Amino acid sequence: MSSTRAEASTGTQAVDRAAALVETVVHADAPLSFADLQAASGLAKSTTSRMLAALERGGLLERDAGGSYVAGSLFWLYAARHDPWEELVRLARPALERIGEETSESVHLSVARGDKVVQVAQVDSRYLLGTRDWTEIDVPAHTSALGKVFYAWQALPVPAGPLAALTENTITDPALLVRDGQRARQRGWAVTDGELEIGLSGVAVPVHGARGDVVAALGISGPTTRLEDRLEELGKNLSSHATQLSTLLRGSAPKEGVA
Amino acid sequence: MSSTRAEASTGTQAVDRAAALVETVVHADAPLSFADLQAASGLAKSTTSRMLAALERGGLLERDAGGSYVAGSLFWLYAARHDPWEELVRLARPALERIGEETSESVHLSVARGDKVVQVAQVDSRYLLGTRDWTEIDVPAHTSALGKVFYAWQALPVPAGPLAALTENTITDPALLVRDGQRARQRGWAVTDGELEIGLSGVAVPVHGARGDVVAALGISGPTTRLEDRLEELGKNLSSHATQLSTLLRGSAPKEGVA
DNA sequence: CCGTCCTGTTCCATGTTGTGGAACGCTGGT
DNA sequence: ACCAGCGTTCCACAACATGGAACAGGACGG
Repeated sequence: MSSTRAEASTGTQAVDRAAALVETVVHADAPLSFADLQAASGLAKSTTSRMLAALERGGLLERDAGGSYVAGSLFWLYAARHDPWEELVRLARPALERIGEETSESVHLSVARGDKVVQVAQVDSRYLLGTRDWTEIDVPAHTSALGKVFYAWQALPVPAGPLAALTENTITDPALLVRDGQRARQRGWAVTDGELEIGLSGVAVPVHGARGDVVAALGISGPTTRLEDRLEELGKNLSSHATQLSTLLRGSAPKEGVA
Repeated sequence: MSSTRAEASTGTQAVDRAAALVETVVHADAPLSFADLQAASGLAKSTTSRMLAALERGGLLERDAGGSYVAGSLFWLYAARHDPWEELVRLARPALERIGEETSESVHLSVARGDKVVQVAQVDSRYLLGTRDWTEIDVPAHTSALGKVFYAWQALPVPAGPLAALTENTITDPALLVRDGQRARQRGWAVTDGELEIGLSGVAVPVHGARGDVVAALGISGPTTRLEDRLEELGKNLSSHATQLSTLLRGSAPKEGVA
């Protein structure tokens, strides 16, 4: 009856249903009541009850103080052992590569760590002349499009004092940086033009996490001569990929496995 | 046959077995082959195969390039959404509170983040005179017992250049810091005495993660006058709690739920 | 204070669904 | 080409999960 996914193979509905329950709980990162889960699964109360009990026993689910279900100890054990960016990168990698193919330029993924901006993944340009790998290299946030994203979307506070000038184009006045951020938000993407290195341009957009907060920035960089006339195209391209990534972070569950 | 846990209730063996498979995979954070899992579970090949397929479908498991099983998308989704320290703190909180009750002093939990040491949780002293909340406050690592733990157990490299002197007691020579660390390792705990602030002492021990690496430091701080004669007692107390915490991190799976 | 409603758990007969042995593909080794 | 793992699919059997109904706790509300 009902509908669910109709994916079932044979001889596995118990496990399939159980997995669906766990998936429901993990997706909704808020605690879910028994009733919620019962409704969401469409199973009989008795079945739901037995399954939840089994899942709890197995450490996949857990009950909070109010008796609602949340992800169990296996999940936090996993989380405690693994770097969260590792997961982000994993989720994002395919997107980065597609963008790389579409634009032929270097693609970057950055996160805010404390009050700094750190690159966590990069796909290299196809051109000989391109941005080199700067994963884990410290670049002042106000000089790269990636960094500006965090300022523009207020994931990082704009520094108070005057900022270091790396080139004649670098924005050193915090007030101007704020204005720059406002424009970026309106446009949907942040840009940089020779503010880090003369001749180096970049475009970047925010990646929103499950709760709408900015968790990362996705960007492209390359020689100004190749980018300056394509900023809009690139920005839109990045935006669409970022949206998909956000959806992934929100929902996960790759529709199809590998080929 | 076999043995497993004999925990089963009724009408849930499929889910129980499936959960056991997931648990096995998550605990061994290395990829496990089909054969490993089949052996570990003691199930028939066919059953194992069907279950693994179902779990994979449900996003609880996933196959790496070599076809071995690793934790699935639900796990990394969870990890990507949750701060790993959140989990660490969650696991550690009860221990911190117990130590606080036993010693009446301020208790701290720190982790190494990049090359810095950050406090992630604290329980306040019961005395009026005590260490105030320094969660997220930057304290030079070489001046606190917490920080010294990371140097001593080589979770962080000892800086090369001379170190900032905050008081007349501060160790500024890296070589001396290394020697200090060696003593700490032999003893089992690191101490600081007026090296951060005159009159402020601290004791701290490492918390080992699943693979034996130092993931955090657990420490006590307070006025030297109250601590100096109890260093050994405090160090031993901390050690025993840290060991328990390590076990938690290694195994997880709280034997009993709540009361 | 007792009834009522809503929670979730336990019981039980039913037959659907999971089970494991064996047969079957696949891949890689020699 | 043949053989030796390795994993999936097939199949008849019955064990196990299933869901309706009865049951046990609370939480309200009159």
